[in-house]
Amino acid sequence: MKKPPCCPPAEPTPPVPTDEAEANERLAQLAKALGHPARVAILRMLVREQGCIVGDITRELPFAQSTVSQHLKQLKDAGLIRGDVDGPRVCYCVEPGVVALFKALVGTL
Amino acid sequence: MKKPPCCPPAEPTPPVPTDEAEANERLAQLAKALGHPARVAILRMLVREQGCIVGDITRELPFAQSTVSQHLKQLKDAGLIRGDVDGPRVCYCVEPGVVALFKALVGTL
DNA sequence: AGCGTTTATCGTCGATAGGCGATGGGTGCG
DNA sequence: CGCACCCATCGCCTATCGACGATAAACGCT
Repeated sequence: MKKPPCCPPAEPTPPVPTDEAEANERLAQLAKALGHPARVAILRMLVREQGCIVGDITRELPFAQSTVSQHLKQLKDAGLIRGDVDGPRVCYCVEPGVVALFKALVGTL
Repeated sequence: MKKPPCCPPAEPTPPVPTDEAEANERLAQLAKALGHPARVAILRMLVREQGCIVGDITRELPFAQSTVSQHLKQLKDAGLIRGDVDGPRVCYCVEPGVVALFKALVGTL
């Protein structure tokens, strides 16, 4: 049985910045991270299943492994996902709080 | 009194695409358009006031007029805003339906 | 120790983004 | 008609993106 010990400790939702310029900055950063169809697809996949091995994601997408890895890096840099090492593999999963923050920021438009 | 005849004929909200790949594509396109703080600021400004002259926007932002014009073009290409000519000026305003579509798409994450 | 598997990183390449100043086309006014 | 104003576009430059193959690092297993 290969249940990766990945997602459990969910972080709390970060607060929406009070300063408008700061909010714009954060919103732009998150929006940019989702500014590519492959990254949207990856995020959706991580939400649907919870926690995915890179290999599984690569098999779902029409891109090379290295390309997928770079998209994952961008999502991780934006804080939208997290990657936990599970032996030789890495289990990626959504950071629900940050997704919620994104939705909240979009809601302020 | 300088009331530009800009925003009145609001377009209806486009439907959320049923095909997931198509939805991802559209969401990525809209997210990319908002993937820069200046563009977020512009959109917010157009929502706050309704309808803005390019000159006013340029005065608000720390960028050259040509740079602002390019950001406006990207927002327009994504469908988020519209630009109506008002004599020598151009009045930009929000396309509320598309903003609503964006919110709806983000809501599906 | 060595091997296969898995993933991240590197190097490269063309394309795109993002900034600016300068130019040019409309428009209204004198 | 000419002038001033407003804006879009062009050309240029640098930096980043997006894709790939190749390589390297970490791990489990035998």
